[in-house]
This record gives sequence, structure tokens and C-alpha cells, in this order.
Amino acid sequence: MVKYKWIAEEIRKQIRAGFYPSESRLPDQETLAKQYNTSRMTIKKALDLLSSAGIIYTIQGSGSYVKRDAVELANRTIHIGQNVGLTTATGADHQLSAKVLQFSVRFPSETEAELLRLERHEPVYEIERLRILDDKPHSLEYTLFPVALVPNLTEEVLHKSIYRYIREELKLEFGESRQTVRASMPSRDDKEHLLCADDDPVLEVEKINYLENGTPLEYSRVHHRHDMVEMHFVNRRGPMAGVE
Amino acid sequence: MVKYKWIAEEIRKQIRAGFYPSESRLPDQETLAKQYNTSRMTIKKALDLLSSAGIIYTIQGSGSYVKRDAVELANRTIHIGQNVGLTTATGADHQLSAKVLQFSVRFPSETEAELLRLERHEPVYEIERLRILDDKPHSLEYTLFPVALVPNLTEEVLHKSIYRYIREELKLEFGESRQTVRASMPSRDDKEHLLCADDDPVLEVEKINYLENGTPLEYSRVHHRHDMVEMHFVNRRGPMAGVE
DNA sequence: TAGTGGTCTAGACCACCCT
DNA sequence: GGGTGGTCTAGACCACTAA
Repeated sequence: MVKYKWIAEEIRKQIRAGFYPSESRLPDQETLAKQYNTSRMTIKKALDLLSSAGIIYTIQGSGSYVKRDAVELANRTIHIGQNVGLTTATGADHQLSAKVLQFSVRFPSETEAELLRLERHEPVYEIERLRILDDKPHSLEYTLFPVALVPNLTEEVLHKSIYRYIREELKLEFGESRQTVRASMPSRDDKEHLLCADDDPVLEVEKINYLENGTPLEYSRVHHRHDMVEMHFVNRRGPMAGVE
Repeated sequence: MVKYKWIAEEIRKQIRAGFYPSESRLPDQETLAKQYNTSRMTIKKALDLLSSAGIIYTIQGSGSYVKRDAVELANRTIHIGQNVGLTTATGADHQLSAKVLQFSVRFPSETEAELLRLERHEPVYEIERLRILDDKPHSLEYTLFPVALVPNLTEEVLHKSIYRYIREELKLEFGESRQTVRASMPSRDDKEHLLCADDDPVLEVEKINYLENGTPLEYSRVHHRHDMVEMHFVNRRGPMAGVE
């Protein structure tokens, strides 16, 4: 663990423990630098981390301050890439499950090949799953993975976590993902599997996940019942803000 | 403009111009430092900016590379902090306008007061606007601002940019925003103003904008015609990723 | 093993806030 | 004007990639 990340962790722990209360000012960077026996630049990098995690904010000429919901945030660990979070009414007393409707291998269509940056002769897995909460279906999920990137995918794995398999077994690093969200009318499949009425809208999410180097890893299209799923986003000010 | 941002802009221009082609490797940081007559750390900061903007990626020990869709991205200007971007078919040959349906002041409801962290006796502006593209309405927008934060708001300002007014005139710094997105059936207002049919779903976006210090600045609820608006998200791996 | 990016330092100067 | 954060430097060492 590098120094500035370690220092960020330490400060976060202290915030979590209430040593630096909500809305209070942190010691100035010079003081922190001495305290952690390091240089000011390193402290700055640590504070930047906490700042972009939404735990503190800084005002030039004034100081760095603990945000009012920081304690809650510091605990929540905001698993990143999940600042886009999908919430159903998940809780302790709810039962989440999934049913694999289809698992097969085929060649991609022209559009799919383009999106996943494949040749037409490179096969993909095609997976269709129904997400169920307390016996009520809420999402219909359609997913493609290039076979070359995720070899030996089995139905076994599908029932656990595909992502854990990809990260821990295949040791691939995730990069960015792009999503498009729209409202649409229910398709025939939606009516069949999600039990939508003719005028029940669905929330459609189209997503491409990329690896760290930009290689497309996954294409998915998910239809959610509008009365069971909504999406939450937290947007922090980007580092490029104000550049243009 | 500080140096590292300026350098980032320069490099972005060169990428846009095709001087650094897609997938090519940039000169190493030492070389760039000499070229821009600066230190390596400053170059690093510039490259970090481009990297978090999704224009390049770097591999330790190997180099910095131009992403394959970088040219497109560099042009789209993806106004940052808007890595959540709303796209209608905005282009050169389209006419965007807005109509103010309502502009008034009142006391907030209990829920609203809680969301905006106000007391019941602190007034808010209530604004209703219809967004129009080429004579076709596409979004119905309902917004609340605390009067105390945005004094002297006039209908004049509404027709220009509220945000510009807030940033440049009032000198307030924006912080994070939180959004909830869902699909829903059209309300009576939607049918009236957005000309929705009974079974036309709408894309509903509920948002709270905060200032840098966490003070809630704005609450809004927008209904979009599903056939004219979709939302795009780009999720980059956060800087805190892997810290825990 | 050579090349390259990531981190870290110690100190400098500037921009900004606050009183 | 004193305190504080933001940027920048020049150089060092380490971690990783690629041949």
C-alpha cells in the first residue's frame, strides 16, 4: 500500500471514529505532514482521495473540512464503479434469486461484433437471466461475453458471481463502463417473464463493461419492472471540471 | 489557467487533430516535460486529467496510450461532472428552447424541507419549465431553490442559464449531485404538456444538487418523453478503488 | 536489463480566505 | 497581513513492462 493511500485510510478511520467530527476542520496540511512524517504533497494526495470519495471538502485559503454525512459515507465504503447503484427493496428479510433462462454460445451479429469489438467468427456466450425478489420477477437480463475473454464459463459460475470469477480466477482488471438508460414499452418477453401489463413501462438499461485497457468485456441489456426498480447515481465534481 | 490544465488541453487538441492517433503511444513523460519546459510531476497531473476524462489510459512500465474512441470523446466535450449526460438529438441544425410555465415563491412541504435541509418557514422558488426541441416538447421540469441561497432570481435569469448565474454572479461552488431515475406512467401534466398518450411511458429523473460544502442547492424532478430522451453514463474506476 | 510510469521529498511561490 | 490550500520544481527511488 502506498503512503498517500495509507494516510487517507488513517484519516478516514479517524473520521469514522469521530475523532474528526462532522463539519470540523482538519489540521492544516503542514501539520499533517509533520504528524505523518511526510511531505505536504503526499498529504495533499491523501486529502484529494478523501475529497473525491465525498468524505471531506477543501476550500482554498481556508482549510479542509469533514462533510456532514461523512461518517455514514466513510462506513458505507461506496464500492466504486457502484456510485451507480441499482436498488430494489433489498433488505434483510428479502429473498433474492435468479433463474437462468438461457445459456448458449453463438456468433455475434454485426452490431454486437462492433460493440464488443470482435470479428464475426469470434463466438460469444449468450445468457438470459430472470432476477427474482420474493418470488416476484423484477428484471430480465440479457448478456453477452466474448468466449475468448471468459473461457470455461459454466452454468455453475452463473449461479454464483460472474464478476468474482472474472476478477479472482481470471485476474482481469475492470475499467470503465458505459450505460444508456431509457423508458420503454414492454416487449413480448417482458410481458411473459416480468408479467408486465400492456401499459406497464419498463426501465431499460443498456451497458458495456470494459477492461482497464479498454477491451469490451460485456454487453448487457436489462429490462426492469418500473414498480420494483429504480436507479441511483451520485455525481462528484470531476477533476476536469472547469477546464473548458 | 494553471499549467497542468493548459498542457492537458494542448495534448487533447493534438489528439483531436489526429497528431496522436488512436491507440498510439504518447511520448514518455520525461520527453513531454522537456517539450513543455516543465517538470515530470506536472506532466503526470496533466495526463491524469486526460486519463480520468477517458481520453487516454496509462500502463505502468509501458506508457500512455490514446484510447480508441478518444477523438470522438475529445470532441464531445463531455462536460465533466456531467459524466452523467442527457442527450436529446442536440446538434447544429436543431433548435432548443424553453418555456416557463410557472415561477413563484412559497413555503416548502415537510418532505421538501427535509430534502433541502430547510425549516418550514424558509421560502423556496418553485419553477416549472417545458423544454422544447424543434417545436416538439420533450421534457417537463419542476424545480425548487431555497430563496436564501439564490436571492434575486428573476424570470429574466430563468431564460438564460440559472447555473451560470449561480456560479458567476453568486460565486457559489457546485459539489456533488444525487439522482434517482425511474420509468413511470405519464401524469396528467405530462399528457397535457408533453403530449403523451395514455400508454407512453416517461423517464423520470429526481435530482438534488449540492454545493461544495454539502448544502442542498436544488431539488428537481423532470419527466422526459421516452422517445426523445435517453440518459448516458460513463463510470470510471474511482481513485479510491482497491483501497479497501 | 533498459525503458517507462508511480510515488515521494523539501522547498518555493502564488491564490485565496478571513479578520 | 497571517494562515491556508494549490501548484510547480528537480531530483530521487521504486514498480512494472517488454524484450
